[in-house]
Amino acid sequence: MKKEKALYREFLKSKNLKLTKPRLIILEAVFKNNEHFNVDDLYEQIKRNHQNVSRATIYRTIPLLVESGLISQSLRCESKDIYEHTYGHENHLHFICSNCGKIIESGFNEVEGLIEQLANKENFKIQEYNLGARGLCKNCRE
Amino acid sequence: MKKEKALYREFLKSKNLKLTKPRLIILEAVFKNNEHFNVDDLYEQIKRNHQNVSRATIYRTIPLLVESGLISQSLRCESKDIYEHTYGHENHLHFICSNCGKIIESGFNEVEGLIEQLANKENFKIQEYNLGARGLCKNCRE
DNA sequence: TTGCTTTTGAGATTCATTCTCAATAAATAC
DNA sequence: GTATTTATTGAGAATGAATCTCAAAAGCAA
Repeated sequence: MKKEKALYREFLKSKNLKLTKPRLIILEAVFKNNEHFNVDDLYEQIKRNHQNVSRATIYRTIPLLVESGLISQSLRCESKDIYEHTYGHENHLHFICSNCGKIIESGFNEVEGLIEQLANKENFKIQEYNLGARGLCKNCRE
Repeated sequence: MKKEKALYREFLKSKNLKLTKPRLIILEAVFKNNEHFNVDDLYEQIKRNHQNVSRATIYRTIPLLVESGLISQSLRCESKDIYEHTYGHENHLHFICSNCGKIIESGFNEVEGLIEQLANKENFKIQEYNLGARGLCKNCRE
């Protein structure tokens, strides 16, 4: 959380943006959450903590967090955008259970190299991976 | 297009649904389109062809096409759901240019095996892949 | 045909996200 | 410190894709 904050501050400064109180509250909520969250999760968490930030500000702040590399958009669930921590987390792929909605994370290393090769073939510079598959999890297979 | 239609008819019958005129018009529009399309694309294409189907019906029909395996949801672009042909198309992964929106398709075979292994490790049964990466295409790299 | 079920079109509704704009806060100049 | 300028915020309005409603139309069986 220390490093995240430093990085954020750095990023904002480089963009001539200010590390205001709402932006700080949002940062803290993001990293107090477990890895996957959506805007409502943040909003509720902040309220639960007796703080207050408007939804508008959350919506405005998320792109900053994404651009700074701290989080990234990962999936959609129930027609809401879902984000996840990026900083300090290995890339990974998602297996999403189409029955119960469970998200399973799985390794990535081996896959990454391959995909990079494919990208190179197309002269494409990857900024952000988006790898997953839908299907049935262990429990729902029966 | 022959096979697609047969498959569709088959599927509808198995669900006790009827192959009505609007449903047929939509099927034709879907497969006259090139691979990626959204609801508006279909709607416009149908109108251009001097036919008429309401947006509501398109929205209602797409899930049927997905369930039948003829198409699948692939990406979102400009906050619209995008679909793609599945039937008769190899699985592939998408490189999406975050600058110009271009979609590049790339091979898959080698990746598929790896990912399947990872899924097996989790006892997860894959139904549908969703593999891609955002970044900059050849033209936008400069 | 008649009666019954499914499907459709049109418009209303929902709901996540974005936008607007007046009020506030931060930063800088004086 | 105060005044001035600029960036940011909150509240609610607006947007727009997707879904829902319901009366009318189409399909189907007998």
